[in-house]
Amino acid sequence: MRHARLPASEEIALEDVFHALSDPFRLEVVRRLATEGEQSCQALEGDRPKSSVSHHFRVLREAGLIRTRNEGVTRMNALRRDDIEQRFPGLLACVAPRRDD
Amino acid sequence: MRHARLPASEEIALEDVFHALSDPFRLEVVRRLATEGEQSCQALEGDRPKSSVSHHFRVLREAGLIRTRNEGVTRMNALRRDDIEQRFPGLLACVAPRRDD
DNA sequence: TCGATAGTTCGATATTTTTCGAACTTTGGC
DNA sequence: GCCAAAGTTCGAAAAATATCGAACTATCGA
Repeated sequence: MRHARLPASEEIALEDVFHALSDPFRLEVVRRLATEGEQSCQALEGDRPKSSVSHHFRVLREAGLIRTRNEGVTRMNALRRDDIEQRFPGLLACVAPRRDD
Repeated sequence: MRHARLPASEEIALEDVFHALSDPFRLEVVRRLATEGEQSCQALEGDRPKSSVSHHFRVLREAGLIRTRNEGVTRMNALRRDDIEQRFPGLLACVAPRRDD
């Protein structure tokens, strides 16, 4: 499987982050990753077809907001909390509550 | 002149703010309003036609990011710094340097 | 090796945004 | 009242995004 482009922390662009978060579904995904931690795609799909869900996860990935790893047959998505915080301190706090962990 | 819709502080929606800031021209406008204070539209237009500039200012206004007042024949645009800070603390700090004033 | 599961990719269509000229509005000055 | 300056609005065309089915890929288990 070809791997999606994942920008390094210092390559994350504010415009891209804002664009990614301007969609209600994607904003909700980020919030849930923030509160609930790593999730599979289907755990967060809200009865959308998978191609649509996959598209939104890709936008989040390419903007630098999430990282995806394989775990068996599923793909687990995690918020790149530290990378985002380092690049744009305070941004995540505006968006998503801190996870209690 | 009919006045554009200006959301109250508590009506400002994060999605709208993110959408407004996802355009490079609008992000730059917000940064300049933040550093240089109130500006006319034409002071910030970068050789774009005025209808295009006007469109972008409208998006910023409707998202709740700026406020516009008449001053003679020009319209002065100001960042709604306090309203945004109250609604989404820390957001502006990610975007725009604080104005020294 | 054969299914089944979880996503991804492709392609086509629909929706949303952006762009820009032309006409219009408002205000100030002569 | 008339003109100029600064924006706004309208409408149409171009560009970017979103949506969704169908075909494809990768991994696990039997």
